[in-house]
Parts: sequence; C-alpha cells; structure tokens
Amino acid sequence: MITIKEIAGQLKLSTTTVSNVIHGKTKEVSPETIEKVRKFLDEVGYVPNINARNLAQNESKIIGVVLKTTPGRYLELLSDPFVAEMITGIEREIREAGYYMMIYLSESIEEILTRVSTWNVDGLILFWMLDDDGIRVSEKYHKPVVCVDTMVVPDMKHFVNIGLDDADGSYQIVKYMIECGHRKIGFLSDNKMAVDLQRYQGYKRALEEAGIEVSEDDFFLMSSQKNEIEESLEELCDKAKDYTAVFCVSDLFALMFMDHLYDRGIRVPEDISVAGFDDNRYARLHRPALTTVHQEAEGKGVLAARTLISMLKGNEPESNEIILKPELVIRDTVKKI
Amino acid sequence: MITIKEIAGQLKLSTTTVSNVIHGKTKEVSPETIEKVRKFLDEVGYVPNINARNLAQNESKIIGVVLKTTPGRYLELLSDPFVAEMITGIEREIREAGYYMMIYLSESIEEILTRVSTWNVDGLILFWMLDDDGIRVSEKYHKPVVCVDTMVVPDMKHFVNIGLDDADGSYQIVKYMIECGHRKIGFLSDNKMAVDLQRYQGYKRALEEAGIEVSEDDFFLMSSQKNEIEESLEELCDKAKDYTAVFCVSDLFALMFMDHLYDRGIRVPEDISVAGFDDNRYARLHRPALTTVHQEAEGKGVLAARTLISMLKGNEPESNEIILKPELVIRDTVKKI
DNA sequence: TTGTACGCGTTATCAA
DNA sequence: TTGATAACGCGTACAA
Repeated sequence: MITIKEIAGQLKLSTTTVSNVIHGKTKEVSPETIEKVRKFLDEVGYVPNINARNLAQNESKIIGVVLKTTPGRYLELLSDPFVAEMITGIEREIREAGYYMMIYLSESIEEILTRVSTWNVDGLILFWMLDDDGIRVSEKYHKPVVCVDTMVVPDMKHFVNIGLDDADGSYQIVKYMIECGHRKIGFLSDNKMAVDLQRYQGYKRALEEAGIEVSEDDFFLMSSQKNEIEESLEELCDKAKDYTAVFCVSDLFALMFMDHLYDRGIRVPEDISVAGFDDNRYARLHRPALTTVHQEAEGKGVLAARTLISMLKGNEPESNEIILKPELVIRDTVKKI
Repeated sequence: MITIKEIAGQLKLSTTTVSNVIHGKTKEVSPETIEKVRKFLDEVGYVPNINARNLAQNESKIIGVVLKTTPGRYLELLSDPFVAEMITGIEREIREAGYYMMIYLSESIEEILTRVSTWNVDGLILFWMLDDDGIRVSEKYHKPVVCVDTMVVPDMKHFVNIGLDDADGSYQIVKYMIECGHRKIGFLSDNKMAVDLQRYQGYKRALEEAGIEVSEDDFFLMSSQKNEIEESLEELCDKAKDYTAVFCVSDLFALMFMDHLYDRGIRVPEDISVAGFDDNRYARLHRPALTTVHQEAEGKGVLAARTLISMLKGNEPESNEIILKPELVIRDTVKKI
C-alpha cells in the first residue's frame, strides 16, 4: 500500500499538498500540481489507510448494527426474514452514505459497549433493547443512536426510536376476524413483552370492543426454547380445538403452527382460521396464502439508517420517535363463518 | 476514552509498562506493578483504541465477508435463507476468534478491493466468484482468502475453496425420482453457471444412467429478473403438463414454483412431483414437506471461517479445496408412480 | 503556493 | 524491572 508520504517523495512535493489534492482543497494549489498529483494517484491506485485517518480525526466512519440476542432463542437472528430484510435496507443506506457497517450480535450490553468504544463507532442502530438496556447504553455512549422496535427510550437528545403501531396492526386484523364471524380467537406468542405486548393489547381491544370477553386462557403460550417448541406446539393444537381462529404474533409462528395443524390433518382455513403479523417474504410463499399484517421491513431499516446518518451530519432529529403504520393484508387463511 | 498514556501518567509509570501488563508480557514486570496496573485498568474500564493498534501493527482484525451481487437479482442477498444461515455461522466463528466481521455487498470487484485495502482487512471470505473474479482478487490482494461455492480457484497458496458436491446431490435426488417411476423430469433454474451447472450435470447423469434421453427442452428456464419471474413461472406451469416431475435447483425456486402450481389448482405431489435443493429453514416449514437435498449451510459458513482463521494464524491449508457431501432428504413432494 | 512539524493511541526497540 | 523514543499513515495549523 502506497502512502501519502511516498507519493509526496516521488513527486517532490510535500504531504500537505498531496493530502490537499486528495481532499479537493484545491483553492491554494496550482493547476499543474493538481493535475500531476491526480494523475499519479490514479496510476498507483492510492487508497487511504482508514486507521490512520480515523486516528487523526477521531472518527471511524463505522455504524454499528447491534442485535441483542437472548439465550436459546429459536431462530438465529440473521436468519429471521424480518431482520434480514431490515438489514438489507440498512446496509445499502450505510454504504451509499460512505459509511461502513459492522454487525454485532451479543447477549451482553457490556460486550457491545466494549466493541463500540474499541472501534470508536460513529453511530449505533439498536434492535429490541429491553428494560434498562437503552439507559445503560446512553450512559456510556454519547453519540447518535437509533433504536428499532424499542419501547422505553430514555429522554435523550441523541436517541431516536423507529417503531410500528403494533397495537393498531393487531387491532385491525383481529377486528377483521371478528367481522368474519369469529368469537373464540386465541393469541399465540412466546412472550408478552415489548412489541408482543403491544400486539396483545391491540388484540384485546378489538375483542373488548366487540363485547367479547378476553381471558388469560386465550393466550397460546409457545415455548421459546429450541428443544421445547415442537412439544408446546403439539399442545397448542389440542387447545385450538376450542377455538375457531388463532392470531399469531408473527408470520413465523403462524407458519410453524400451521405446520403442526397440517401434520395432524387439521385444515386451514376450513377447520380453523389463522393469521400472522409482518408479511415477510416466506409467509408470502406459503399456501394457503396467509392473512396477515404488513409492515415494511426493508423500509424500516432504510428509515433507521437515514435517520442516523442525518444525525451524524449534525441535524437534530425532528422527533424522538417515528411510528410507522401497519396495513391489513387479507388473503386465504381466515374463513368467514 | 482513557488512553494508555493517561493511565501511565496517573500511575507514574511508562506507557511501555502499562502496555506490557495489558498484553500479559509480565515476565519482566514486578508483581506489585502488575497488580497496581491491573486494578487501575479495571477501575477506569480501559478499552484499547483499535485504530491505533492496527496502525502500529499493520493489521486490522477485520475479516471481510464479500457477497457479490448481480444487477436485478431476485432476492436481496441477505434475505436468502441459505446466505443468512451461512453468515450466522461465519459471524459466530469470527467473533469467538477475536476478529471482527465486515460485510461487503457489491457488484464490482474493484469496489470490493478498494474497501478491503482501505481497511487493511486481514482475510477474506468470498461468495460465488465468477469467471475471472478470483484471479482479479488474487492479483491485488495477497492475504488469505476462502471462497465459498466458487468453481475456478486460481492455483494460489493463500486461496482455499469450500464447496459442495453439487453434482452428486442432484444425481442422488434425480436417481430417487427415477426410482419412484418418473421418466419425464424437468430441471428448473434461472441459469446454468457455476453451482447450478454442477447440479444440472448431476441431473443429466442420473437420467442418462437410467437410459432416459435428456434434451435441452427439459430445462425449465426461469427468469432471474424480478419483474419477469411471475410470468416465466406461469409459462413453466404450462410446460409442466408434459412432465411428471420437476427438480428445482434450489428450495426457493421449488417453493415459488409450487405456489404457482397451487394457485392453478395443480396439486403436489398428486398431479406433479417437485424436488428442491438446500433444505433450508423455510423449505422445512412448507407443507407438503419438500423432498430435497440437504446441505449444512451454517456448517459451511463455520468451516469457511475456521479455515480462514487457521490460515490467519499462519497454518498452511491442508488442501486448496474442501468439498462437503450433500444428503438426500425424502419427504412428501415426490410421489411413487 | 508549498512545506514543516506535530498529534492521534498504540506497540516495539533498545537503553538505563 | 522500567522508561524514552521512534514508528505506523494521515490531517492540519502554522510557517515560509
């Protein structure tokens, strides 16, 4: 790798001049020199050493994309189509803005913070922070942060949350199910936190508005531990006999649930109706086609990245929170009864 | 961020000593000093600045993971479940080995090389290099490289290819289809290059061994352009009427094809048999369950990362090429006739 | 218009 | 056992 110093040496110029030409600070450089330097740079294919630049400028041009995992989580994060689509959008935006993306997977906020400060990361995109995660980050990290699908955002200027109106999404679809004549509607999830809690609340509101009583019993609790999932889904198939419909908190769960129903000869939607949430790529490949709530995964990623990059440029975010709107997608898995 | 210099100042020591303690070069440091420094480091939560370290050591601890795209490709790369699973494995290995992962998506080898040298990346994992891509990389990049699913590997010491015996995989499944009584078997793909070519050759060999003539007509060519896919699949459904089975070059294509068949009321496997390749997570969620060829996507990623990391440690790779074995998975989409 | 000199944080060499 | 000092490559204030 050729360095500025070497170039300056060969051209009998100073490093300053070369550096100035590289950065277009050409007001004070003679045209001939500019030309000479430019030509030479091209010839040798000069590439700046970013470590040296970062060291000198105290920046990194790196945006950290942090996925906080929990132990024993069913799907490896990157394989989750929703995550993958979001990251696709994020990656493109970051790249086009001249930044670099570094992905961190970790169960530990401390580990994440260490990596972030080791690399002197310029900005952060955080997924699914829970509890006091956000606060712990904000205490140690004082640069722009964009959270995705995070409920509790500390009231910090450099924090922005990108979310979805989850409650409204589930409200819409459950309302639709009720309109189709369903009154016994289960809610399937592996937890009742954060985003899933919101979705549960929308479900509850729709039922209550229709004068249908909601009981804890209607919660179809799926295990989140890899080795227990199959078993818990088996049990839920039994439980489903008392229901005409089940709303699943995600497309993935809906697909998994339908598999078990199929394997037992229970037909969707003839015997039971099922709905999902997300409308991800793989749900779209399913047949019968899944009735679900659509959200723009890639768009969410793009928005997160753009918001962060804008903050990096010194712009104040317009608001601490951006909430996107979900959209009901009616397909074939919810039957009129 | 506290620096070594500051620490040395506060402790009335030299930076050398502090640095030595940090790196466990404690043969020549007194126990008391070690203790004192260690304690202080803990207290202040010292985190090294990796830019400075990289600059001094002329390394980066970064492993570049390069996905070369082609314009208009149907699936965004990271959303491809096979890619996602592989990256999951790669990421974990890289992280556990104390390296950092940087993902590059690009259509241009030049752009990739620029980024790689900008960051002074220590090693590279390349996916699907085509034609002279590999050679162009090897000309400019002289550190360890592991390719995945690449056919032409230049005879370079620092290049290793991780592949799958694709031809054998398709040979096995097509042979199975023949054993099930099928004789008119189509081959569906969107191209006939690299890995897909290998899979085609295995298909061909199985048919030829069974004395079945193979014609160009049996190639079900699907468009790879986003906006033309639907249409081309429609046409292939018509074409399928003359066949009892279609072997698809990937699970994804098999799923897409089956969707179109389903939407036209053509049943799998009753009316036509379908097989895939990869056995990815989403294919496993499909019903009827897909008969396919299994390969360990995550394992492939892990192997690629481990091989590279071993080379980074100075070990010579045992061989220029590691070829994994695929495995036939019989499920429900191929019917005995 | 061009050049000198220094600082960024770390590691390494060699002297004390 | 410890400490000064140079070096890595770049950007920049300031001097010429």
